[in-house]
Amino acid sequence: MATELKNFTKRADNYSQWYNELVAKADLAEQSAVRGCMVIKPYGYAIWEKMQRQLDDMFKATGHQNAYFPLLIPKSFLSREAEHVEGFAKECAIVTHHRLKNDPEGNGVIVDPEAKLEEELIIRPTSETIIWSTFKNWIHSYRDLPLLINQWANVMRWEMRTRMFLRTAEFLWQEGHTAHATREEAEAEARRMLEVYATFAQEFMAIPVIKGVKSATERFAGALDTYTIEAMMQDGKALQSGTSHFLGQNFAKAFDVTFMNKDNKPEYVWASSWGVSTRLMGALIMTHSDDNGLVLPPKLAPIQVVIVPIYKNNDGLKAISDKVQPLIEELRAKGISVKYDDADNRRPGFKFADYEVKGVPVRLAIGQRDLEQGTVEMMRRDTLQKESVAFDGIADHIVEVLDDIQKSLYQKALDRRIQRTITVDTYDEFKKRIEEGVFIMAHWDGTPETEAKIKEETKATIRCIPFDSDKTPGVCMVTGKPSAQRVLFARSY
RNA sequence: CGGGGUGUAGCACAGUUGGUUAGCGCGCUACGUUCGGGACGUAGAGGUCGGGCGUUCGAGUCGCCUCACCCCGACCA
Repeated sequence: MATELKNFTKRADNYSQWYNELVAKADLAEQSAVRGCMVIKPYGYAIWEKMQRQLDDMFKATGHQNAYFPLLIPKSFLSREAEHVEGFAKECAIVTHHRLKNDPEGNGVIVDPEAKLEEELIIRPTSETIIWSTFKNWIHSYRDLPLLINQWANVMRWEMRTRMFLRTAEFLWQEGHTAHATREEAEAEARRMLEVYATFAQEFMAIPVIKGVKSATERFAGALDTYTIEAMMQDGKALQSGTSHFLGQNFAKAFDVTFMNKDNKPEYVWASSWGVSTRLMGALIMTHSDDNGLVLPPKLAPIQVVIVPIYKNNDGLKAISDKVQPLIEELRAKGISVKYDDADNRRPGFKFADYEVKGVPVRLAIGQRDLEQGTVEMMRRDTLQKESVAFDGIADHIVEVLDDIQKSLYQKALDRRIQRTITVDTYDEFKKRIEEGVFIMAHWDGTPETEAKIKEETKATIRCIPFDSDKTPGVCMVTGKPSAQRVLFARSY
């Protein structure tokens, strides 16, 4: 197993093979019997749960509340907002009937034609419409605003081509939907939540991201502005890792959601929505993993420290267990999740390799030799470096090492991105360099036509117009027309 | 929907110009020896060769049809 995995190198041409192999070996997920859908296995789900919990805390800290809305959306709701339906119509699963019956010809069951729904129901591809039809009932006065709601849910988009975590037909996510009295407040909300996502990505996932605004063509269907965080994967492709949208009054108008302002005049409310999904799991895998398997940032690792005893018989095991028990308690008291793997049915070498594939940040191995010398062998997953350290006082050392792994994973990813982000001034050079798997900062005239031409000819798209970057004006590399600032181009997932 | 590829045990595969009872490795089960980097020995279980039709004395192998999956495109907040 180890050798099979080690044979994969992350060259761009077999990157997806490497990725699929890793998802399987690390026991994260597998393909389900249902087209384009994925089974998230317990270990993969444990990581998602940690992400969920952290994000949820951050949403609560910014004043949001959780709620839940229906899975099924009446077809008429979706058609209320013209651009929105346009954007999602091509990838919807539709419920048309409500009953099955025995096949008169004996082939199991068939759809009962008598049970056709008067109005078809759409399995939600996103919940703006069902939520805004509800917000109409919840919002009457400026005193009801702002309304800050989040939902943890599954959604379904009938994608033509799927990839584990990155694009599956059904996926888990959270979607925030907010209503505000003013345009400024709604825009600020969208920006604020983008900051929350960026903080989460950088501090917890150890993934550096570029914050910015999408070009008109890449905008969410029905939004006035879409903000994004873009991350670079190890093959140099970009992954859109979270988005927030300023929706203006589009949905308020479509669903007739108004409030009485302080002057007793009705006004349409202003909206934002924002979401991150299990796609973040894909980002996590593709950012840090190496040829030995997954590498998890300590803050999201379900198991942060694994202790593997090395022994010959029951007495030997007992001596080790007695020795490490206080350490386990001490670490747990510090809030560190520890697994003591004394399972008798796997040998130490197997366990070492297995926890490596699963990305456990720190491994301790302790055997007879260590008991005699008062030491323990410690290995950190990110560098694979082993050291023999004194057993006494090791808990504090572990805390430091976990912290150091968290930081250095981020630094490594950041260094890679900086090193592979280039500035280009001519279209010829752009075409050449984009093949290397890089982020390119270049001038663009701001038109969808030029953007489309570049996409057509190079497969690169504008990932975003970054907030925090050089704002020096220039001329478009394709047309020579004026450009306000450089924008970020890359090929993407 | 186009272009390419693959379907043989849980997984990954071999199977010669068609030939008898379909094989290897990993995994699995039992017992024993082991245990500081994915242990070893012995014994064992596990197959309508994706499905259908055809050619033939005889089909995993040849032909036609069909289904499923993978990769590359088209598509994708």
